[in-house]
Parts: sequence; structure tokens; C-alpha cells
Amino acid sequence: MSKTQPPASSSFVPSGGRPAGKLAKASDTGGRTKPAKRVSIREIARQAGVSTATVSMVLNDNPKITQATREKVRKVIDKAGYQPNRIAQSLSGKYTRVLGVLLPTLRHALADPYFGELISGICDRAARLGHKVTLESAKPDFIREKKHLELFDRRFVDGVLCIGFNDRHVFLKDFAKAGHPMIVVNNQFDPWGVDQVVCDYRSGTDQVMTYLQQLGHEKIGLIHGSPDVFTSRVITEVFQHRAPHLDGSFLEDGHFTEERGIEAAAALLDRHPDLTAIFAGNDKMALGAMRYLALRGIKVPEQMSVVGFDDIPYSQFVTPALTTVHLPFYEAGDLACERLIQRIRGKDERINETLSTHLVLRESTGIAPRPRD
Amino acid sequence: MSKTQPPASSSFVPSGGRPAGKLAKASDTGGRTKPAKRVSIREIARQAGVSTATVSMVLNDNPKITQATREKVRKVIDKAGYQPNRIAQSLSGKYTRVLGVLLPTLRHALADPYFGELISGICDRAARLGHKVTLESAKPDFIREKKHLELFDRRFVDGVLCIGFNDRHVFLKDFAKAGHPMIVVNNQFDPWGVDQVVCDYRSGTDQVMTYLQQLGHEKIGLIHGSPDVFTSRVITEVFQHRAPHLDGSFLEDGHFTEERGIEAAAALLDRHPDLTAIFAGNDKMALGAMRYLALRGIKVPEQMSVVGFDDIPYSQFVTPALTTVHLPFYEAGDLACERLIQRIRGKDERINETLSTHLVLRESTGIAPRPRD
DNA sequence: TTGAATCTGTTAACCAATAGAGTAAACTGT
DNA sequence: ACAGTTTACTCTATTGGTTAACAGATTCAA
Repeated sequence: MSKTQPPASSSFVPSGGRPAGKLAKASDTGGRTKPAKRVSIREIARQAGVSTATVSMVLNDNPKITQATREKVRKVIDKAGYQPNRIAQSLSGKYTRVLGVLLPTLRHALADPYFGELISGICDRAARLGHKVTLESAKPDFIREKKHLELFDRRFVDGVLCIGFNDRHVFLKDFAKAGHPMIVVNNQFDPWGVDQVVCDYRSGTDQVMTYLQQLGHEKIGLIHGSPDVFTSRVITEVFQHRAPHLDGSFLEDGHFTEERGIEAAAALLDRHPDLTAIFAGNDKMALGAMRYLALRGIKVPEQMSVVGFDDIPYSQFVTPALTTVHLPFYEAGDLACERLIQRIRGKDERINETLSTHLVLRESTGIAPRPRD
Repeated sequence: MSKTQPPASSSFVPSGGRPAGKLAKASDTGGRTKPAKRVSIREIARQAGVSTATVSMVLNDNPKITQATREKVRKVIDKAGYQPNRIAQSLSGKYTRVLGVLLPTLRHALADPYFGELISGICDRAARLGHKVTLESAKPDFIREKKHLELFDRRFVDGVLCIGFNDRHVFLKDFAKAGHPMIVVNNQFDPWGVDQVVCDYRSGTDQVMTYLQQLGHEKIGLIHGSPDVFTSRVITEVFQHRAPHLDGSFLEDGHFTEERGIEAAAALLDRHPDLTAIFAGNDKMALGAMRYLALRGIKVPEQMSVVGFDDIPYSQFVTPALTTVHLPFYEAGDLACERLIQRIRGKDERINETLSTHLVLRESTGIAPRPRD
């Protein structure tokens, strides 16, 4: 009765074709009733004694309709509980009112609270503007089969929001090339001239460096994310600018993950046992570093300060709670969604917005320990 | 240049109506080209010298078409890069090939790695079966406005998967009542006779209790989730069955969150200072408990063992790493999605599947400390 | 040689809405 | 009173597919 592996096979043809008829079988249907016959605009028109065009105009608040007719039609609509068929509206009209959210491999992405916030912002705004949101994972074969362009060619979506990509994902250029509305959220591809909404990583990093230096930290190690990602490069760049005395041996790639964060912290401390602070390009790597320090018995913040980036929920529940930079992901998703819809509606202006960030002080940072003599 | 609050206003009518014309404006379009004219099945038919019906049949691998015709049409299709318009297919056919994922408030939900896994499983399976997935958040006003039924009435979706709800969400009955395909993932509403795919919480809890008791723990506190949720009740029930000597004062509601997990741990320890183990109904509450223990200076696992439930990624990166029950969320989403699609296709059989769970031993548990004399 | 069956494709209705052209009635001005 | 305009709707083409009904050509049996 218990199993983990779902059956691999499936009897459905992947595209087209009507269903192969109901598999009639007298069994428990869970008290299910047949779906009521859907009423169409024709039926409403007939009952109200007007044409379908009139009903359509009533639905769309067209001012050409008199108050009397409007009320008469509305009454029939309400009584029948009629709702216009969205498929038909899309076919007839110019828009599907569906937005696509494109992510690299989903599983990795959604496990990250970072994406959750972004997507929530997008979905909430989309819903308020009468749009639906579909999730797409841009796996390698998805791109190889040009499925990202299919989204538009087959009229699945009106526009896409791209999250979590890097410079090597050159397929992102395809959208602009084909003239399809696309916006990059919390990322930047300047040379490609792509629409974007980004958090201010520059200012966030600057605040961290100012803070750490005020606490007297000089030997600071940076665990950065992959340099393919614009935001990682910004952090590294500002870090080096603010701490010119620290050479490349104070940098280590943590690949955005806890595991690699652990390894990076180990590498940094091997090279520089006199480090007094570790700054990580995201909270996951910072948590990895804290994990390593705990295993080594190094006390945070007494012996080592740790700063993260992102302010994911967990950062406040670990011990010690993590000092980090808060990024307004929800707001970024919200704004990107709104701007994308404007773009779809025909607004012809490059989108390039920046959202402010701020440092959140918690328990993982403290005054730099005095160097041992 | 930097702002966090996006403009609140929006100039779009929320439903119906054609766009108010392009806002022509000579400006930077980012090297954007006009979208190419979409080719229709009629155009393909014309170029191939056949009827649209024939093209349609070729697309749908209808055996009535000869190999020769098939190849002739295929060649034209390939040359033109033609892809059938999905909107038109949906209007004409019976299915939209879109599934809805219904969640309580999105922001809360997606922040949870738990949902990320489930949704990944759903999306991956859906994609393999040629379906799209849309995200819907069932906020109170969403339900009040009957938007959950609108999903079907307006033909937005063919079926819905419901995640993260509890017994008070009675609107879930509406789907079955209206005869719409719906499946509940990792939850159970037995009296409602609803389709469901659940992880085996009973066995998981049993494994935890066996393990803790083998380690010599007798005074065990349970931080459970809200009793409105079926899975929480299962854990509590099995806990009480396996530890009949522990009365209600060993139970505390942690509301599934870290914050309340902290409070619950505090309450349990206040009442029972001689507690040697805390078992939490999910990892977030367990992490909250660990946080509280750290603040109190109580050593885990030397002085106190902690066990969680879910096996979210973070549980292995905290210190000490959390012993917990692994739930196959990805597989649950995958299986639920497959079953739902079968149901949509007409399979008339109640779905009620259980996926097995297993205990993952890590560092937060150990032999029960001997009671102080 | 005829009648029926089979094969392969076409014709046309249909899905449910929107939009632009068309029209009858009411209104305006002289 | 009559042409011209406005108003308030209706008619119908259109969107891009699917499919039931049909039809011409060929094959086969009686």
C-alpha cells in the first residue's frame, strides 16, 4: 500500500488528439456530479432578447449600450452565473493574459526561499491585473527544442519573466530578437539591452563593508557566488574596491550553496588563519560558513563575524542569527510584473529599475578580535 | 534612482476590452524587432495543396493519412516552422491542458521548501505529459468571489491540485460538488471523499518514537502543527499511542513556524524541565526549538535530543544537523499530477495513494541523559 | 457487371468570443 | 417635411483549430 516510485509509463499522446473516450467503469466516484452545461454568450443573448454583440459590449462596459439594456442583460448574466470563456476571449482578442515565469531547473529554484518571494510578488500583482502565471523550467533540452519561443508561437503566454539565469544562458537574447516581451528579474544583462528590475547589490555590499570596517575588521574573506552571475560580480567588485589591501586569496567561490559555502570557508581559513570576518554573497553560503565554523569550534561572533546577503527567513532562526542584507524580492517581482504588462500593452520604453537594499544587524557580527601577539 | 515601493495605480481594466491602442513613442526599443506574422493551419494547407483538415490530421498522427501526404505536409510545416495555436486547439477541443496549483497565501507557501519540492514534482510531470501549470493563491477574497470555480467555468484549467489546506477550508468540497477534477496533495479529507496523494505520516512518526525510545528517552515533548491539519493529527495520535504515559502537558502547538516553535519549546521546558527529547511536527518548528535550546545554553544532543519532520534542505546545514523524517514531496507532486491527468481524461476511480517515509539520522539525537539524582 | 466496402481526403459546421460594417429609429436643423 | 446626424443596437466575418459527414477512387466479392 505504500510506494515511492510512481509508474513511469503514461498512455497519453503528448499533443493533440481527442481523448480516447471515457473509460466507463462502475465505481466510487466520490459523490461527483457531472459538470453543468456551460452557458455561452449566445445563450445569454437569447434569454435577454439581444444579440451576442450586445452582451459582449455589456461585459466590456462599452458606453454605447443604454442603461436599460445594460441592466436587462446584467440580470440575465447574474441569474445564469455566466462567465465569459477565457479561451474564446484569447482567440478572438490579442492577448492571452497569461505570463510565463521562466526558471532554470525548477527543483533547485523553488527550494530557494529567494525564488518564493519573487514568484509571490509576481503572482500577486498578476492576479490583481487579471493575469494568470505559468511556471516553466528552462532545462537544457527545453532550450534545445526551442520551447521558450514556442511559449509565444503557440500563444501560451503574452510575456515572460526570467529568474535565476546567468550570462551563459544566451538563449535569453532570443526573446528580444523575436520581439517578445521579456523581463529579467534581479539580474542584469546590460550588453544585451534587456528589460530588467534589479535590487541594489552595489549599495548593499557597500553597507556591509562600511559596517565591518567600523567594527575594526581588516582581514575579511569573501565567499562569492558564480562569476557568471551579474550580481555576484557586483559584490566582488565593490568588495575589492572597498578593501584594496585584500588580494585574490581572500576570495573563494561558494557556488551559491551551503555545501560549497562550507568548503569555501575552509579554504579561506586555511589560507588566512587570521581572518576575523567572512562575508558571503548569499545567506545559504553564509549558513554553510557558520556550519563550518561551528564544526571547527570557532565562536561567532566572538572570534569571527559572518555576514550574509538576501535575508532569507532562516537567517533569523539560526544561532547566532545572521547579520545580512535585506533584498526586497517580493517588491522586485511585483514591480517586474507590472512593468512587463505595461510592455505587453505596447509601452515602448526600455525597463531598467533598481530597488534599494539595507543591512539587517543581527547576532553574527561583532567587534573584530584583537590580533594575537 | 532607487525605490522600493512600486506605483500602486494601474491603468488596465481588469477584465475584457481590447487594449487602448499602442502608445506610440519613438524611443529605445532595445533592438527589438516586430514579432513575425504567425502562420496558421490554413497557410500550411494552402502551401501543401491540401485542406486544413488534412494538416490537422497530420499533426495529430491520424492513421487515415497516407505516408506520402504526411511527408508532403510535414515538409511544409517544418519549412514554415509552424506550431499549432494552443488557444485555438483548446477552444475547439475538450481540454485546455492547463492544471492549476491552488495554495493558501502564496507568499507564506512558497517560502517553504516543502512546497517547492511538491510544485517541482507537479511541474515536471505536467511538462512531460504536455500540460502547463498555473499558480493560484486561495486568499479569503479569492474564495469569497468564487474564483476557484471560475477557474473551471471560464476554462482556465482542466483540473486543480490543492496544497497546504486544512479542514476549515470547506470550499474544497465545491470542486467535487461541481464535478471538477481536483486532487489534494499531502493532505487528507477522508469524510469528503476527495482524491488524494499523501505521505505516510503514521509510519514516519512510528519510526521516530521507536528510535527515541531505543535511545532511552521517556520524557518526550511534542511540538505539533495545527490540529486543523490532518497530518498533524496523525502525528499527535501516533505519538500518544506510542507514549501513553505522557499526558496533554507534553504537547504544544507550534503552528508550523519557527517563531512559534521557539515559544512551544519554552512552554514545554517550563512545564517539564526534565524533558530529554523534543519531537516537532515539522523541521521549521524543530529549528525553532533548537534555536531556543541554544539561547538557553542547553546542548543538543548531549542534554536534549531534537527530531524534526519533512527533511527540508536546511535541516542538514544547521548545527547540529537535524535528525528528521524524510518525506518524498517531489514524488508526491509527481504522482498526484499524473493521477489528476488520468482523472481528467475520464478515469472514474477514487484516488487514494500513500507514499512511504523514512527516518534520517543526523546529529541532533543521542542517548537520553541519565536523570539527575 | 454490379453492389458494397475500403481508403483517403474534402467540405463545412462548430467551439465562444470580439469588432467593424450595416441599419432602423430617433433626433436635429432649416 | 426632409436630409443629415446620432444613437443603439444587429449582422457577420474573424480568430485557428477539430471533426462529423460526405465523396471520389479503388478494391473486392458475388
